[in-house]
This record gives sequence, C-alpha cells and structure tokens, in this order.
Amino acid sequence: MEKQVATSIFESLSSGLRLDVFRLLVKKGPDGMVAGEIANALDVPPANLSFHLKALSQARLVTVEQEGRFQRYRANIPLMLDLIAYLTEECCSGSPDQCLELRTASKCSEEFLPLLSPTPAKATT
Amino acid sequence: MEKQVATSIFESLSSGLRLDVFRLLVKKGPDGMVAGEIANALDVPPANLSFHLKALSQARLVTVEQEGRFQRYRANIPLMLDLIAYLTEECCSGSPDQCLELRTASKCSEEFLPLLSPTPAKATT
DNA sequence: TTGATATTTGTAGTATTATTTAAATATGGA
DNA sequence: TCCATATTTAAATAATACTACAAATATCAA
Repeated sequence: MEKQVATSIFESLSSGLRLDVFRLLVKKGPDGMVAGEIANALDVPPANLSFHLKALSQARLVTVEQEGRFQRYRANIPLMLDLIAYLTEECCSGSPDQCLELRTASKCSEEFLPLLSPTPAKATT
Repeated sequence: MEKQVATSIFESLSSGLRLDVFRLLVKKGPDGMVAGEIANALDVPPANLSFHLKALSQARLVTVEQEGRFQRYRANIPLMLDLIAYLTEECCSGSPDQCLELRTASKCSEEFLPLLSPTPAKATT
C-alpha cells in the first residue's frame, strides 16, 4: 500500500462522524445503506453527511452504487484489511517473539474476531 | 475503546510524517528510538518532529521514556491492536460467512502477519 | 410534463492544524 | 560552575477542514 493511500484513509477516519459512518457500514456488511438511512441513523443534515461520504469514498473506504434515486454505500472491508497489514508489516523487523509478547499485552487477543484470523474462524481458545 | 480515543489515533496517523514515525517505531519494536535518531532517519527538523511526537504520544500511540538527556520513543502496539479490534467489531453483525467472503477478497489474507493471528504464528498456508 | 424526493454542489464563515524560526529547558561532561 | 548537546516550547504565518445554508441535479410517480 502506498503511503498516501494510508494517510487518506486515516484522515477519513479521524472525524468522529466519518468514523461513525464507517463503523455503521462495517456492521451492515454487504447490504450497506443508502445515504438517507445513514443520515437518519446518525442524525446529521444530509448535505453535511454527503460531504463526509465524499471524503470516505475518495479515500475508497466506502463504495457507492446508484440504485434508482438512492445511493447505496458499503464499507470497503478488504481495503481496511490491507491497511492493517500495512500498519503492522515489518513489526519488530523479524523478531516474532517480540511481536508475540506485544500482542498478548492487548486485550483484543482473546475476544478476537474471526475476520482477522488467517484460518477460517477456528480460534484455539 | 472509546470513540474519542480512536479518532485521536486516526488523526495522529493522518499525517504522512507521523505515519512514517510510527511505522519506523513499529519496525524497531521494543528497542524504540531516541528523538534525535528519528529526526535523522526521517530528515526533519527536531522542532517539527517534536511537535508530531507530542501528538503521537498524546494519542498514546507512542510511549516516551527519559534516558539521560535523550527521550526514547516506542510504538504502543497493544493500543494499535485494540484499535483494529474496534474497527472490525460487529462486522457484518454476526454473519461470519459474509465476513469471510470479504476477508478473502483482501490481498493481505495470504501474507498475513503472525502478529494478528489468534494462535501463535502458525498459519495454515 | 409537473411535482416530490434523494442527494450533491457551491459558498462563506469559523476553527483547527502544520511548518518555520527563535528561544527556553534540562542533562551530562570538562 | 560553564559549555555543549538533546529536546521542547512559543509565536507567527500559511494552509486546510468542518458546518450550515441555499441552490442545483437527477430520478420517480402522477
């Protein structure tokens, strides 16, 4: 991933409202939501939401699909996963032991999501 | 994780320079680097770097430890992992099948890092 | 075609952020 | 103590982002 792609993603998620939008769309998964639904759910003026949706889609964090007079937005989850890989690549520059130590210090290790495990949803707990 | 914590992390990483700093520190792992080394490695004026290091440490993305007249900075990797969990939680609101589909669309699925797998560094490739 | 709905675009004001330069603080060594 | 080094703080300027409101575009339905 190129740096500029990464920074524009981070910039997109640095706004509380855009973060809300993105997480809402992550939750909805492949179904996505149309703009009006999002505006309702988050209680923001449509014009303001549109501004932020534009930022999100320019960063490619969300996709848009026209659906009659509606615009359906969906989270670009593969891109998010690429971003995570970019953030953690070269971690501890090739010392998996150190990495593992760090990982276990995180509370996310237990409750971790099937989404991120390399083998389909079969945690060893 | 609270939303404000997440947005300040994203804001921190939305600057190209801060992203460079953070990734450099991730690479260095537990060793970290002192401010001057970072300034040298990235070729930025110390005062400017200091500004950005302050932002990173206020977001708790890096930790600081005084070491004589040096300040040693380290990436807060556990926090980053918590952030990833926050971003992906409730994905597809309980439809692991949909989630899996999305995951395999990402190029990060193969080369994925031991860092993120729930079971210690034993990928099924 | 006309009207209603869904969404985007433009504009302007306000606020926040980044960079540079200079000065300040603090530590270690002579 | 005195000087050099490491880093931070302060001030000023330049650049960018957020929100609200008004207007424009586009689709559907009558």
